[in-house]
Amino acid sequence: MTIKTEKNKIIYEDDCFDLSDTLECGQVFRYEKTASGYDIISGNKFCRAEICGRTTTFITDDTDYFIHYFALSEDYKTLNEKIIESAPELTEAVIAGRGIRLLRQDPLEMIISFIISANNNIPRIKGIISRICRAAGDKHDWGYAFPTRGQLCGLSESDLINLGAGYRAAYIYSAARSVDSDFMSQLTSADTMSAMKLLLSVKGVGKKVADCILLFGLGRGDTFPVDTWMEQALLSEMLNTNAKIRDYYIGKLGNLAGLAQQYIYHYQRNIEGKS
DNA sequence: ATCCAGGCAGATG
DNA sequence: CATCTGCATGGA
Repeated sequence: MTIKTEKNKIIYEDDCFDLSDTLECGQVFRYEKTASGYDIISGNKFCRAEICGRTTTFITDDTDYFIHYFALSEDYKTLNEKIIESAPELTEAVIAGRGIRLLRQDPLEMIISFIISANNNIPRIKGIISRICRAAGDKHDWGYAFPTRGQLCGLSESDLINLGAGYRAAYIYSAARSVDSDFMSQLTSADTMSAMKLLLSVKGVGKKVADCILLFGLGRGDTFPVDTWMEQALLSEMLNTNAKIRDYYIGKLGNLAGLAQQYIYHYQRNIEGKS
């Protein structure tokens, strides 16, 4: 692993880092492919990434933010070895997805984004989020920031319907009003179990969406979102419900379960059944 | 046209 | 507690 930080630039290379796999595995919705890499927005931060061979160059005003966001200082090689040690049956999936990083995203952005994700497809999820940002977020020269809670509360339910949110408009409207600063501070300080219960009190947030928020927005590795892809990959005679799948892998992998889940998801979507 | 997409809420056995 | 149904929208 090599990392060089300049004023507005991070030059990075690691065997266990692949920006494309990291962005395209369903954990993040605010990115666009460019000719030479990707443009990424997180909260009110922007980053342009250029990929050249194994080296990725990030150009941004806030290098510290994106070093943390992409977990560039973390030793994923060791994490991956630990997963394989605890769950050898996942070896192939880990190797195939070893470039994926769990992004450290903003909790509010994750709550709203994954409410929208329910019974939806990724291109449309991206579109709805993008239009919400355009309608309510701060304008910058690179585009629109994700709205603050206050800005979200400025959108009426019919505004949200007009932005294409469909029946989720009511959930977003309600959720924006639920997640006040008191809620958010409880959420970030609670243990994973209690945080899950808090999230389930938000309209439009069920177990799967809550797991995604915990994993992608609150850095909780001891979660295991089970969606339709995971069902395809893991349902069996013994693990015949989503809850059993979830408990089995969290029990086996602890706070590495969430990362393993990303590898399985990636493998199921991109590798299994192809080539 | 019909089905599906990183499920959820509400109602019913 | 487990299972069933309706759901906005747009692309395949």
